[in-house]
Amino acid sequence: MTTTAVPADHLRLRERKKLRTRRALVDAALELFTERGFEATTLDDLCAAVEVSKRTFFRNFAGKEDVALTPAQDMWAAFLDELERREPDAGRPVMEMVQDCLLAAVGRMTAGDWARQVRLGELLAARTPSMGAYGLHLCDRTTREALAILRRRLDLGGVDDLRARLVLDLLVAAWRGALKSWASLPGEPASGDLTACLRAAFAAIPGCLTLTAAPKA
Amino acid sequence: MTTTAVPADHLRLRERKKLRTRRALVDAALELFTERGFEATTLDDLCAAVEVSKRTFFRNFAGKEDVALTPAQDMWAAFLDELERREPDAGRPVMEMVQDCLLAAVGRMTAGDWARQVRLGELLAARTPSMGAYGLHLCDRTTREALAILRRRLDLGGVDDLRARLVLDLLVAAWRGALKSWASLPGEPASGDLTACLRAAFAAIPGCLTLTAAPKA
DNA sequence: CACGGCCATGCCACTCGGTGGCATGTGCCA
DNA sequence: TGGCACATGCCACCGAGTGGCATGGCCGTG
Repeated sequence: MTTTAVPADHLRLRERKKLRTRRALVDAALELFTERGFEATTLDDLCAAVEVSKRTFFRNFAGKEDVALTPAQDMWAAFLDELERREPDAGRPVMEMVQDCLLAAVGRMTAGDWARQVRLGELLAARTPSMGAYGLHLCDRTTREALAILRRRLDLGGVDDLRARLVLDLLVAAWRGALKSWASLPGEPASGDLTACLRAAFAAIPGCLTLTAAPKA
Repeated sequence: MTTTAVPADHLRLRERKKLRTRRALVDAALELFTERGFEATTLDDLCAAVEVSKRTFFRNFAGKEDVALTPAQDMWAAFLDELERREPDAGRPVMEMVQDCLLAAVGRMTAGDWARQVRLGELLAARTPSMGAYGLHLCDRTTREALAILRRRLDLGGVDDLRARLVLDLLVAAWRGALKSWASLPGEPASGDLTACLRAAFAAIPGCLTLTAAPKA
């Protein structure tokens, strides 16, 4: 079952129809939320715009916040997939491995307007508390799933060893920092620019343990 | 059953009354949510138990999730206060300084049942998605405020330098790990045990950059 | 001590997010 | 072609959260 990332032409008509309304909902939601604001846009507005009943909306999405963060979730799904597939290298720090997986996941997001949509979602999340909270919740869920994959595939310590969890939290922190910088770039940055921001964020990681600072005047 | 950080006897009668209903709401909420479950408990139930109108509930708290995480928020408030007061040491890593502040903040939480209430809140957040999301949101807000304080008091790099942000995210990650372990301890762990969990989490931080792992059979 | 202002509260009506049940239509397969 | 499964639409309902307005108790001033 391919998630939602790819067009997937080899589907039954039924599934394609369902997928089409799903995408129409995401498109319309990001458009309306960006224009009128998140809370100012009613679910009825959105459903009316797509000509869909409220009931089917909730069969496709967990809630109002969910639909706007679908592009980001697609990326995280690809990340988990990378984590599952990647050949482990015993001598290499886990930190580097998960960074590679994240970069690869972003590289996989080739759908035409993925970059634009994930950016709109980020800008909305930055100014809407409930969306921000839901986005954090998604990141947290992903880190838990990623941790489960790592523990299944690698020989990490006991469950009381926090290091693997910290690795993933640090990865997510770098991702959020990179996403924020990238979304604030002028114009309409492409996913290549996001990769660059991500690399810069990764480069900042080693320095955070030793960072010192002088008091200001 | 005191809840908030300071007793503050030197308040007007009006303020004391307000504070008392606030505490009664927190107490009753944690009790009811733990007994019947978060979503199974209606706001009307809670308000009826405290004999307060729904309207005044919302004058004291941002929502249903908010009231149950008040004890945790009190701790974060103390943390920000420590961050504000602490004498900076130019030669010492920022990471160590913020760790000290967090330990000090926990040490300040001397109210009788703070430990019990923060533990109940954590257990609820672990099994209630909306509460988990709200808790993450609170952590995020705190890191932003902490970052603002650090940038005001210390000479950190430009705003594009992610290192300070990563320091705080790592601190929060360690806190969450420690809190989770602590809340799962058998019996009714005290705040001293929380301090111990925190120290253990801090000790795990340096190893996360270099962690390697062999693939499993 | 009395008055007037202020502030928290209570009550009421309303919007909107989210859910369950049931009927219907349409793709799918034998 | 007929029956099955599934997605959808419609409807009624619950509960969270908000705004407005009246009330009553706390508080400073004369």
